[in-house]
Amino acid sequence: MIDRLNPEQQAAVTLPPQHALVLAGAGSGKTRVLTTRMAWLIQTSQASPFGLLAVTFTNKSAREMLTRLTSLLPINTRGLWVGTFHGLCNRMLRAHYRDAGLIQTFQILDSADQLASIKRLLKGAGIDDEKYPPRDVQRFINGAKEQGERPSDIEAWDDHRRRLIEIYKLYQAQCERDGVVDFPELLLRSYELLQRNAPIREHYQRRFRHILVDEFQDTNALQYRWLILLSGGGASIFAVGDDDQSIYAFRGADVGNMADFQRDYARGTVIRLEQNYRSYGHILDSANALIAHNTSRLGKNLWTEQGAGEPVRVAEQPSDLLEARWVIDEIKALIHDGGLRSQIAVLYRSNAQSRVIEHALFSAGISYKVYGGLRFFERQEVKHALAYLRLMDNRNDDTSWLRVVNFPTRGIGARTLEQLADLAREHNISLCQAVPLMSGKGGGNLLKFAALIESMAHEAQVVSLPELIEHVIHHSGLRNYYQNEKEGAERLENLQELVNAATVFAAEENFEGLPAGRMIEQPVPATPPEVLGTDEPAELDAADVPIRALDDSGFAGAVLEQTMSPLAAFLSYASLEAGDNQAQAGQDAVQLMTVHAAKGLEFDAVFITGVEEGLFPHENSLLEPAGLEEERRLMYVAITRARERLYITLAQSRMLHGQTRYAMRSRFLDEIPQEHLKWLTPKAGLARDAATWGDDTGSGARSSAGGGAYRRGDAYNRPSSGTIAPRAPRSLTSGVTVGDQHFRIGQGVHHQKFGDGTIIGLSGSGQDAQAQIQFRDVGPKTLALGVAKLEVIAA
DNA sequence: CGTTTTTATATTTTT
DNA sequence: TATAAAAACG
Repeated sequence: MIDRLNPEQQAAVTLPPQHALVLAGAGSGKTRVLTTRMAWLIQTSQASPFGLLAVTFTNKSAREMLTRLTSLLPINTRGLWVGTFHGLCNRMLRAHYRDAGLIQTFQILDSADQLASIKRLLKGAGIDDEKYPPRDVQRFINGAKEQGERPSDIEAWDDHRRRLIEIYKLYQAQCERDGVVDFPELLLRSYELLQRNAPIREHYQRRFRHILVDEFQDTNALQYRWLILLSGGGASIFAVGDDDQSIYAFRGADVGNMADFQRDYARGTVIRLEQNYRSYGHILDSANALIAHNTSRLGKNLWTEQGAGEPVRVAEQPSDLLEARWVIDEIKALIHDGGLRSQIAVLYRSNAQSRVIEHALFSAGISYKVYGGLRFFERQEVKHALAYLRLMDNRNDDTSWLRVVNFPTRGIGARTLEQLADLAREHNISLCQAVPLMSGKGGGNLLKFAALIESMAHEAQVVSLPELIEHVIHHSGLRNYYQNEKEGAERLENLQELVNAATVFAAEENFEGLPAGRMIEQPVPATPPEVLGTDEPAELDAADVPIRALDDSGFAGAVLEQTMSPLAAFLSYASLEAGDNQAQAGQDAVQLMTVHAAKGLEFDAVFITGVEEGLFPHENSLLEPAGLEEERRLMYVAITRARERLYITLAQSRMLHGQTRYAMRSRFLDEIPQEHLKWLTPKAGLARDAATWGDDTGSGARSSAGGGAYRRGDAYNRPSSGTIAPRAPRSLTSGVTVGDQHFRIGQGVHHQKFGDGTIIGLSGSGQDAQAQIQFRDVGPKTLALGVAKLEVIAA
């Protein structure tokens, strides 16, 4: 099992039981190490499968972990504590719902539901949503929860903040009354449960001897504390991560957790996995050189045994349109040379960039798949159906109730609902409970709706889950509604798909592979039979609690699947796993996605597009120094996705928000040593006069291309693919003239208030012209040249 | 109540 | 530009 690993990987896998930090570089086999360690711990009898807890961020990586684990050891993964932070916390809260102060049928609000809930709250409390935009309130609440903070923990420096805290309090009360829990609440509740309830805490602390964490650099403050608390009984934490790939600070991830963990827990036990099995030398060295510009790294340098490979190909085009066409021409050539479409990825910093590329691909008739966008359980028709289902279990879920009370329309209007909301607030009850108190004209329809829900709930008691969904879709009127809609066909299909999903789900849930407590299907060779997870695992030490005891220990429902109704389980599943992003047809399609979405993936050929100042790094990130470093890590992630061939492209002008913007090439390109780059177009700004096409590095010879899909011939030494315009547009080289002043990129300027700065971008023309200016003291600003009084100075 | 018009807003995103 | 949400209208 471990003999195919390199020495560092082996060392990590076979580490004695103690806290350890594994710094795993891109493509260094991190998932492999993680899963092999789990298998090794089990096989060498150091742990029972029940003694392991493995946590990830996405369902996808949790699934992959299980898949790989079962390929190493033939065990039944059912009941294993391997999953996402949210999934595991949900499991824990379901098992101990009473101790956690929740109702048994509590439901999960996704981000959209949460926002709706906040909007409703603000409206009801008469809070000005101009001054307290729902989105900001949501960010505030989730930010606080991710820091582990309740309203009473937050300092109120000013009135605005005091008010936010007040809203947080009200929101929490509303959730409580509705019987719902939002995403960060799952974690915080679970944390507080463990913290406050000693028997439960000690139980889990005894149970989990080994805690394994994937993508550790993405953990937030609360997740970190949850892990530390859970390990308090002497368990060891095996944390795998890469600080250079930390790209989620904007949603609360704190890379600092890695350094803290190293200092406070892992001490000397830090293992670096630096051998990269993915990319050729030029690609890897480019990434290394780039990321070296970041300060405060834990330090790491990737290397490879594969050859240097080909240099990174760089192309600068006059416009985003031509950039897209150029990329498509290269893709055509790659495909012509035998490349697989699905092994080609086009990456971009922001989603808005995809349309031009999509258009070009479409025109060229190349099949492609765009990642990101609406997922199955987020579609409105599916959410409608789910809302009805949620009401079966919990009539007080106002968010769900409001979503469907008048959908399809049944004559319940805004003013009726307002009256009802007033009543509900007055008595501090849910909307559903307020219905009987309503008198007047709207009341009749409300009663009919209430009766409909009751009759569905009755049905829920006697039929299977798929049958219930079928029933709900029919009797709610959803089916009829979409049948009469002209664009409703696809939505009907999705509703049918929901029934199918439930059928599959119910089948999987009901598959009782083996009796609880007996997890291993076949004996594993060379392992004593008694550790194979028989009813009372023999290897558990006296302090541990055999899994069997769980059921008798007073903790309700230790085995989730057996205590949750199929409906509740399905609803949890729908909330926690929003499903795949729509899978466009075409088995072999070019992959389009943001750099963020590409993390963890790899491709033979990668195009990084829009590598321009202001876009990548994004201008919004330049406000703070930490922002630039995160952008650089993002670029690092992008580069290290490529196995054999990497392209970096940029456009001098780009349509953005309806107007053309001009930009310089990204600083990141200048941070990569030129020896790794091969400019396929002239490098504007340097070689403007002596523009040389193609190889100014004179390096056809360096393209050793030691094997792979693009061996045959080298179509790329052709200087152009036909669409390259040799001159930059006038406005770029000549700049913009406003009044008697002339501005160009790179020009130094002085502003009375902001001080000295340099123009880093220009857009528009004449009196509408705007300039992005990087000021020395106050950072970047966008100024209207017709308005701002700027002095032109030497740069 | 459902439709049309206006207006705001535009990194990155999983759970 | 283009999209979604809010406001105004019939």
